[in-house]
Amino acid sequence: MVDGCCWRHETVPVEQKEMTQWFIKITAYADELLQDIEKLQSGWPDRVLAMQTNWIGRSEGAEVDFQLETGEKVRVFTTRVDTIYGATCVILAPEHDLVKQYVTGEKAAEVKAMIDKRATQGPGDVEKEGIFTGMYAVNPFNGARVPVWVANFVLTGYGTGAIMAVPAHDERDFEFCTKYGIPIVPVIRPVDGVLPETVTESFGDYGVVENSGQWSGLASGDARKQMAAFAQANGFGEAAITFRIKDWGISRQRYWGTPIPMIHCAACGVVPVPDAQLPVLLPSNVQFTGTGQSPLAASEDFVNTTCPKCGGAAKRECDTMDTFVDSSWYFYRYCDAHNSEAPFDPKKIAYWFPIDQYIGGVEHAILHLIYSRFWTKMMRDIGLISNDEPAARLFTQGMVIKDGAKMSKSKGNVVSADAMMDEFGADTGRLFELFAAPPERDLDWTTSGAEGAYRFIGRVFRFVTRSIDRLDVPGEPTEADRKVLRKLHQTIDKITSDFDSRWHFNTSIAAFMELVNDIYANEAQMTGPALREVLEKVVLLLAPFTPYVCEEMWELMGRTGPVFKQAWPEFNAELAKEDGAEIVVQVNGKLRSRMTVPFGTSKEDVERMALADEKVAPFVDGKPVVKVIFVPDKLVNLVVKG
RNA sequence: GCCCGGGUGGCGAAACCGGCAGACGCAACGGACUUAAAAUCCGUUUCCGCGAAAGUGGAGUGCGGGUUCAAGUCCCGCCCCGGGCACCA
Repeated sequence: MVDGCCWRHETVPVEQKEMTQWFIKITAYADELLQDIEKLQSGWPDRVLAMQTNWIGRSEGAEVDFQLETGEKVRVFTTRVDTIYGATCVILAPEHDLVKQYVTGEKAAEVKAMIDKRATQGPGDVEKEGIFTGMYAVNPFNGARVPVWVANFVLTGYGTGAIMAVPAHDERDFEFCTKYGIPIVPVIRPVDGVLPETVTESFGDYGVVENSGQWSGLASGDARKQMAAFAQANGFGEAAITFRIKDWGISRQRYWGTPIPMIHCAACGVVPVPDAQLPVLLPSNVQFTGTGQSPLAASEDFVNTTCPKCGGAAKRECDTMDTFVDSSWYFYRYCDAHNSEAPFDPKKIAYWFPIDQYIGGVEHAILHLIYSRFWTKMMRDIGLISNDEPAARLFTQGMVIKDGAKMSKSKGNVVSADAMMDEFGADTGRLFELFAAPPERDLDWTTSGAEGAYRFIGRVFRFVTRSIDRLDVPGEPTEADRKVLRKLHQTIDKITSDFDSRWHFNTSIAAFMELVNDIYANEAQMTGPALREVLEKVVLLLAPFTPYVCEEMWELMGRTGPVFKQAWPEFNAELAKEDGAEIVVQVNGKLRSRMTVPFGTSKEDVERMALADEKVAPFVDGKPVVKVIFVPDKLVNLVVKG
């Protein structure tokens, strides 16, 4: 919605209509969805779990009944029942049943206007507005008679759709009551403060309860528990938990979607389509009218059917399902895609699930990834599967950004894959995207960066092609051979561990570039056998990033493909080992020198060598060494006084 | 407002467990090759001093404090940017 209008049709205003729709009761799983977030802690990104926690939005509080003069009760939900002696009015959501029942005439029109207005307003820019219903309600704790209002900021879908307003201790209630001249009564004082004479702003923190009968003097937290228990004991309320997550409305007035398999019979009511008649298929003879009804409604053959219960004339449900329904379990079907008897064979699911590694954009953090978690639990409860969660690990990749914004057609900052391939080839695109940033982060697309990747591929290719003739020339190993082989094995180790753990391919590629730079520097002194060994491994290491050119190089070197079926290069720790350990010498934590020593050199020896170092001496300069920090094969820090 | 990320050279970034800040690349500049240009190869490039140079001293990871022999990394308090939710009682 944009400015109260459809985001795709900017002159078509959005209307609020009441419709009968199908819902899936995801709220029944709210607690488990929240609890099991703990099981995902090690494998899912924190931010996704944080978003889901917020989305589910569990609030602990109490429900309390206020007595109306009409005889009905208004049930309110509050997280702060300890403030109830400060409640100065009751506020109903405009859609509340009691409003429909008791607010009539001109005021009913005002309420209707309020509902319509809010439907067209975006979040955040709603001015608080209220209408006094003329009714009064009695606070069951202190017997106070307070006015009943309707206000636009009270939501029908949350809690009980009605609140008690405590302006002294809630910012929103304060704003509302100040605007309409409703009294403000403070009942909570700060732990180290007093109740204010006049309230100039709400105090929303926990504190000590005052002017609240038998609960006066209690801490807020204790009062909450005791007062909820008291309400329950006296039959006018109870402790209650409310969730922000709502039931999942799945009805869509669209043709494209899975038909909702229900039949409406005048005699029997709503009757599910029997299993034997599933699946219900979409008709092919439909007209798209744009009238707001499902196109299926106009398809007589589809709509008219017989009731499975009584056999009388009946009509099919014409709404189709939200596509999120299908995406909630498509990955289960992957395990048994040709099964025509059932969604899948549970034995196959038991073998494959849960998914070891799921990958997707962070934009799915809430909807798809909550729905699919819910769907898994639901299928488990009806005995189809036995896993509690769909995916053990989740990886959320970043977006490609260009000129400071997500690539999109409307912004005109799209780099088409075709144009990129024509200019540089697919290998370049892959290499650049992997090199520009770690994959979980957004990456900036720059032409010069892509050119750099292209140049680098050329650099490798040129070296391989011009070396072909030397590969099978025998020779005695040289120092250059040894140095490059060492770098090769260090690189194998680095890239292998990036694949195994963090997927930070940008650092893999950087390490690979260092290796190539070393190969260039040592080219003339290298012998045939070492060149063959190194270049074959180079091609295998690069193949996951730039498969096409690597296939080409692999065959140019006289090997048979495909390159991606070759074994990954083996790491040899012995070959990778440096000749000696480079020790960093610090004086008072500042770098002063470096020395290369044999591995495992003792603290005493290193200390002696450090003190003898000509670059270190001036900074020690006869001052007493009070402490020596030694990290074997790595660092020595001389702490001197003065 | 609440909840997550993030802030490091001219730019993208690296530094994974507290131990050499700036790997690798881009851009820029210089050199080689060339009749010339492109391409390629080699080199320089955080800032401020001193030095003809090789060097060498200091400062430096958003800001202010703290812990530590040692802080981009840990702790406390701020600022800014991005994302999510948003009158959720």
